[in-house]
Amino acid sequence: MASGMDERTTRVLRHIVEDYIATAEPVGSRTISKKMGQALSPATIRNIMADLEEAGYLAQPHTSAGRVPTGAGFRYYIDHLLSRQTLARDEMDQLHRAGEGNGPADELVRQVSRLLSNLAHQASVVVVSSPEQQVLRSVSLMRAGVERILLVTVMRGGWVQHRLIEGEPDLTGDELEKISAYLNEMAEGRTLLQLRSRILAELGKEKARYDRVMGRALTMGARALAVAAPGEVFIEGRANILEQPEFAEDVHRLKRILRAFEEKSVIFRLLDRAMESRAIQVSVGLENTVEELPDISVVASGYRQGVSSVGSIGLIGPVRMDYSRVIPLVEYAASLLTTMFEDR
Amino acid sequence: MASGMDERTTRVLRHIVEDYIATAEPVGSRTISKKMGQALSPATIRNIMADLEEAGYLAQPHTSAGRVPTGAGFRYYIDHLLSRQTLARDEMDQLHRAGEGNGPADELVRQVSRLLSNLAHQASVVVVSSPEQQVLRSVSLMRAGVERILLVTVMRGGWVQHRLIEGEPDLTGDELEKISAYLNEMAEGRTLLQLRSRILAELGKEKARYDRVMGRALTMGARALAVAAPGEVFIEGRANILEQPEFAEDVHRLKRILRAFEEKSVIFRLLDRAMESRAIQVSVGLENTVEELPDISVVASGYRQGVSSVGSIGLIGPVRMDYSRVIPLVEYAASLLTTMFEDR
DNA sequence: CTTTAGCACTCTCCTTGCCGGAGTGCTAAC
DNA sequence: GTTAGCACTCCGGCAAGGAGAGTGCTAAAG
Repeated sequence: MASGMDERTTRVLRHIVEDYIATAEPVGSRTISKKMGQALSPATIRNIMADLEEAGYLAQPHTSAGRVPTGAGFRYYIDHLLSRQTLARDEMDQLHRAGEGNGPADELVRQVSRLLSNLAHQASVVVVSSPEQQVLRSVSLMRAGVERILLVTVMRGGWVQHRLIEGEPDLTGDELEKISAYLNEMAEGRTLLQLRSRILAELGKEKARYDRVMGRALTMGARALAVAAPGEVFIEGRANILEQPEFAEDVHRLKRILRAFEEKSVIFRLLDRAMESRAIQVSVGLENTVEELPDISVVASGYRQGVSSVGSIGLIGPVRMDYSRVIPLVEYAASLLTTMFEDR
Repeated sequence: MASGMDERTTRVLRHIVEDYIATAEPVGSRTISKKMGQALSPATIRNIMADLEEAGYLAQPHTSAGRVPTGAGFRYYIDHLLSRQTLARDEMDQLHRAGEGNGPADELVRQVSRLLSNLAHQASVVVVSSPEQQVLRSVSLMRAGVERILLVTVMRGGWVQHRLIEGEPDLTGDELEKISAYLNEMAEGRTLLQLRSRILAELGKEKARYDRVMGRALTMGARALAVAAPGEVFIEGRANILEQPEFAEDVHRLKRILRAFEEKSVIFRLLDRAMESRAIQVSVGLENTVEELPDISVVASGYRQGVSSVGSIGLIGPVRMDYSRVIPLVEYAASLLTTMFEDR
């Protein structure tokens, strides 16, 4: 299908998509003819447009309106016609500054996300996957209430997480410290998953039954790690989506998307494809598998901690997005997050 | 001024406010006459309405439209005419269940806030004030990277907080544990503020200079606590504000409020009055001091941990809010948070 | 002196009809 | 294959008109 189009046809498609991205209005043959230096007359363009419509790349809102790219049209544009803009020095600097400050990891990630959102005029989303696969740096048990113990885990990369262990009989401060130290020793350099299976293995051994401290450490560790912690989602720049006329004018769409933003699981489903893959992912309109949001576009890229991918960052907006600008932005932000977590 | 109105006049005002709350439309004399069982004719009502307008409680969008309550009208209604609805058993139960589950404090608070938002059809906000005044339960130092130490503090009430200490020369695991234990001992039962001054006092003493572990503990503690941590803000149910026609129809207002939601400091200013006071606070329209949001209403109440107030929970929405329902809801949610933090 | 019926008036909102503009598809000529 | 010309379609804006809701005022009734 892609090969069925000659260069002239794709050039027309490209101009239509780009004009539509810029104006959000259906684009007519006259406009395109002018844009191409009047090498072709409007009438010719119309013929080409009719072909493109037949091929499914364009649609007409109604007779005698201009053409609008379909999902397939955008897809083709993204895959074959897109020429990326290079980021402005200034934008790169801004992103850097946002990510290189001091502060806890989540705060920095939020700042990067927020800036990305403002630069792109879209809502920005960061997903931090469940850290089961990540390598631990240290763990600590802390008293957090009557019969409540808090297990704090710090990952390589600086991510911090809590798990509450409830209904745990009281321990003296000394005991708790010993248990904590013991667990910490066991944890360092392992992933959460490895730690869990290590604990379960140890629990089976004879010794655990006789050494009280060790026994307690193991059972508490096992309890805390029994259920995988869910990942986290940060959404920044919701207000920016109102910059896009397709949302500002349609309250229903707006409501749908704001509701979706309040459901972690929806956002997860939206971005998880990007997490696995190394390259940037663009899903246009119906391509994402989330039924609640049939008419939005997601541009996202995973970021890594060492070799394992630990999350993804992306933009959510209307299908009509300035991909040539937005794709480099997201890529840069993702690589920034990767480096941020590298040297921690 | 308030005393300048007889009972009949206030009854009319009350009906107008309530009808307007219900319908979001200007209300006419005929409607009110019917509502009052036709004891008074529309013409009489019109006279009363004219008086109320002169007194500043009502306004006309244009000649020959009905009347709309002004900010002052709402104020008077809230102060003198409001009859609270009692909460439905079911709603109370739902809130309880949201708050009584297991899980970390922030997660529970989020759930309560979210439910409150859905019940009230407004956006819900929880402010957790900077925990400087709160009593510590335990602290722990954890390795968080190269020359990075994380100070984790758990407050009575279950609130957890991190502070990153950067550029701290490496320590052995053993040293870190000792320092951590020492700080923990010093911290328990003190507020953050008290801990800080205690540390500073100790630092002055002779002994600190000779005991290496102790010295390190003190300097690290001092560094970590040098700057007060900012409070936190949780906003839930943004999508619910689209339920309100005043926002759904006016993109600019919507954008303003969504932008405000992204600025912690704005939300702080909006809710801090409620934090100090013990009773519920309602600020209508221009009464809040935040210039960015001149036409919204905030219904909020502080919640406490023991005797000290540690934050507030509230609703943000248009001035036209169903106060008789919303005020009891917020009060109940606030008292729920208070009890949630009590027995932790 | 308060209340009310009656009435003229005002303003909004909806419908209708009309026109101009933008854009198309088709046909015939280049 | 390309293009000029033309008839046609559809949208958007604007004006006119009428219905509806509501007011303020006046004068009569209680």
